[in-house]
Amino acid sequence: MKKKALINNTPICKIRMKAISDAMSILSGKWKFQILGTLIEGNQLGFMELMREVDGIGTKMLSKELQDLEMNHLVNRTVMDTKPITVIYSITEHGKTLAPLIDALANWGIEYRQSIYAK
Amino acid sequence: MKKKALINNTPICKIRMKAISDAMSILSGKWKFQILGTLIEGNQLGFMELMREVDGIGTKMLSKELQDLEMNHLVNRTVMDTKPITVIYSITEHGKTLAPLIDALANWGIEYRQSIYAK
DNA sequence: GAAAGTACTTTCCTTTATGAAACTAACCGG
DNA sequence: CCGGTTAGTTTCATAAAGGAAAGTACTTTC
Repeated sequence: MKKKALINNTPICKIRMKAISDAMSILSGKWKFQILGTLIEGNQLGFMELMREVDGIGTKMLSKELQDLEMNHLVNRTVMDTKPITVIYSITEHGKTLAPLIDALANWGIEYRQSIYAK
Repeated sequence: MKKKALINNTPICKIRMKAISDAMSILSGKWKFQILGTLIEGNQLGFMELMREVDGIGTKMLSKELQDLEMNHLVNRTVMDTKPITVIYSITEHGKTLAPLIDALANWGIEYRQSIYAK
């Protein structure tokens, strides 16, 4: 016996929630936004350059995160035929669609920090 | 003996990177954006209502995440003096500043999903 | 007085994430 | 041949995140 056909179980917007969780499954982790943000700013960066830009990351994490991002077509990996073999990482066109999001995140972070010191 | 005063160790924007990491330290985890997104849509929600809206979350996680968000002044917690004690959660004014960010994230997630099925 | 609802907390356990350090491998300069 | 550079991988270990289930506490309803 059902109590009510419709309870106040309003799915405010399941599609939206699902989209958020989809996005975060790709962008989660401690370093993804920082790596993407760096690649959006400096378009062509080598592995060691990224290491220097992304403060505190280790080789294992950087390598793994770049693989994840490449798999999701957010980052391009190009092996250059140079003397001491170099690899160039860059954002894809698709990755660039994250630019406004990352800007918003960075700006929010800056404002948040200021609001703490302002008190 | 220094090789060069300045190597091509360009700190593209350390402040920006730090801001991203600040923001993520508050917003990281599997559920924060979903909870905030839900509270932005449905302004006044009880604990059990949130449970129904945020698909898959358990009591422990919801409770813990709400505490975190409250601590960071993104969510208000109000105990109502009702018969079977109810608690109402809502976003703070400060939490509302995340609305554009969460919208951007949700939209990106929707477009990402579409781009996969479009192929 | 038993069942059900609200709102959690606590315990125990598993899975993921992250990290430090060492190691491979190829090449160049001296 | 030694040391330095690039670009990683592998191993070992720990820390953080997440989840299932049960317990607490109070109240209303049947």
